[in-house]
Amino acid sequence: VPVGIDDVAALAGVSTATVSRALRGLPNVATATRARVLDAAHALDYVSSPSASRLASGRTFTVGAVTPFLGRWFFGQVLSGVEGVLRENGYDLLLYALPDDESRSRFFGALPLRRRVDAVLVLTMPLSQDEVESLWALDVPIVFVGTHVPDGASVLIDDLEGARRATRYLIELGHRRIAMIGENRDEPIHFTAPTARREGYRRALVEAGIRPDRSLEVEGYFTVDGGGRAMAELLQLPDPPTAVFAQSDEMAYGAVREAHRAGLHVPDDLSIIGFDDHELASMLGISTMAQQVPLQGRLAARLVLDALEEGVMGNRGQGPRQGHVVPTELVVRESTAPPRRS
Amino acid sequence: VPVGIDDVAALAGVSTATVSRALRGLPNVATATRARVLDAAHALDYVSSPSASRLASGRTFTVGAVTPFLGRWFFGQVLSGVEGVLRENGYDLLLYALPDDESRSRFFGALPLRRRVDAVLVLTMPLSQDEVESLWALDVPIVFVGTHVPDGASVLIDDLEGARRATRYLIELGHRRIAMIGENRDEPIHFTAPTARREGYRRALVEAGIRPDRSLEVEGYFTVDGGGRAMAELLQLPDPPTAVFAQSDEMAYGAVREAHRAGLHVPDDLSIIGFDDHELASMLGISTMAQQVPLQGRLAARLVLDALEEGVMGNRGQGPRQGHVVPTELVVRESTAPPRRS
DNA sequence: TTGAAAGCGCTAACAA
DNA sequence: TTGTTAGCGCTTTCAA
Repeated sequence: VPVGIDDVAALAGVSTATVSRALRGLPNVATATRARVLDAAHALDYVSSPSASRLASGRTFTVGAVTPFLGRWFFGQVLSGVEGVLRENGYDLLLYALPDDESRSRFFGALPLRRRVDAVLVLTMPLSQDEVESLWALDVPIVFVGTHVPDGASVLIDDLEGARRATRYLIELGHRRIAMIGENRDEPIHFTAPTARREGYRRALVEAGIRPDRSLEVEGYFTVDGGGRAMAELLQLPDPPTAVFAQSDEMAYGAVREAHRAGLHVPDDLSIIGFDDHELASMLGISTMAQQVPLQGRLAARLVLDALEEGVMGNRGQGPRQGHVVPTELVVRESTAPPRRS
Repeated sequence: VPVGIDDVAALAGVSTATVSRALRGLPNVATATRARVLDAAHALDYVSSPSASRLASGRTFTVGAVTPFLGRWFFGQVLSGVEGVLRENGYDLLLYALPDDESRSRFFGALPLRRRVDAVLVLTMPLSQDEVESLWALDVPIVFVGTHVPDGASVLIDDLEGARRATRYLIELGHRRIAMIGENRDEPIHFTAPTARREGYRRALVEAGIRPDRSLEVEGYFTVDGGGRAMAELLQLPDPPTAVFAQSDEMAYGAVREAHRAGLHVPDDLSIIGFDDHELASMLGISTMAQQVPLQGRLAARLVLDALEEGVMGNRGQGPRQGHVVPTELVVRESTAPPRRS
């Protein structure tokens, strides 16, 4: 027999409404009354029915998180940050993974989030203008992580600056012929990281008086294997690079492996720097631009909670007014060194 | 203005009850009526309120997943399998991460899952008897992944057999002095993998007429660094091993790194085999016993759905009757070879 | 096959 | 500060 709010009221000798108020910590309850109610609730081991209070109040105390993947390092890290903060604050996390076009179009077509969540977190997803519009239409606060959306609040790193510093570090080591492995296809709208990182790379070169060479910018698909293929491509060049900036650590791993296969020694023959500080970067000795991923999740969750609790409505009338830019840090390990004297 | 079930009823010219029946696909609705209702719902872009239907029906169409970590490879992989199957079947996934003792004792103390989920999935968590009991008390189907619980349904791999085959493979290569890196402390109750893997390792040795040597069984804490420290310990031995079975790939990574540091060549001086087929094992060339992780998540989700939909109640009156044993597979890469002639 | 109506267990006016 | 009461938007008897 499940115990309901009325049972608690009866035991505490007060009305249902008072129990409701006392349990939710509303201010207008006498201290003694509140204590009695809490005791009664505890004695009966009472848990309120979320469905009932959601229906009555219209609030779900649930935040939806939309993510392209669940099984990849970055997303798991962000989500663990998100989950911790939400849970501490009494919110549930409702996950929507959209790994393929089908689940994605179903999601944006039906918007199953409607009526289920008080706010939405969008994790590093390239979104079309229509998709963004349909999210706005939910009319709840939205925070974007790793994606810049016009009029939207987001938690980001400074990709351009990070790439620029990574590249500048290679230049300072003495390299002049520096390649980049990244994402070079035409970018999906609002997916800014690869573009920004490429721009940072180019800018660092230009600032050092080096003319960017398009044949040194190759596609790595943000995977280990893609990074390997990209490296192979670079090694075919008549005048191959002495250093490589990879837009992600996983591409850097692939590049290192490919360099070894080709009989090159890293870093003596070839320097490679990555981006992210992926969990195995330290064990593989990969130099990288580190970003704090769980922190980004925590900040995003906080942003959403602030919007919810303070009633702060901003952009498009429905989000927090501003976001965060999380700093990155250069981590030097064993994959980078001055070029060999030639 | 949110559109409700009554709006749909009015437009379709039927009663609320009929709309409810039609939309949920109940059998006792005339085909023509159902079509009209669906059209009306579509025209109005109607979405039913989950809180309302949960309150009225008592079913939440939500499955709770309890996991020690969100940010680690294994759990992300399992969860992505779980999420996909649940989503396809109209269920929500509610996540509870319990990374530390505090969140854990809060969770088992208050059992926030009560009244919020129709079933529970427990991912590879060592549980005390009390904890298991409090889960049973929820009185919903429960499926355990990677953990064997008496009277509980679970999705598992055959850890003993996997470890035995991995070890036997090393023996077949000609090794006789084979170490194990794993978990050797007194085991938390119900956390069977490390114990089973150790048993498999020992059994393979005994079957080959090799007497297990306790000094060759060292603690690796299931982390990269722990694996490295364990390897260092093994290399101190007066008569160090020529091969190592690591209970996880991550420990194998650390072991390989440590071997390199010590100037040893893998596999010529030392063979190392891991367990899991972690995402980077192939890039690092680590031989391993592969397990299919997302599959385990999918199977567990199916088990839960079957219990829910067919009303199958089994163990302790509340779970699916049986589970699955997912096969493992030996994957040979470059970290294993016959021992050097000495 | 359909409709009328009584809840599901809370919250939030409003009144006291 | 507390109590009374009318919903919240569905589902589910029960009757037609």
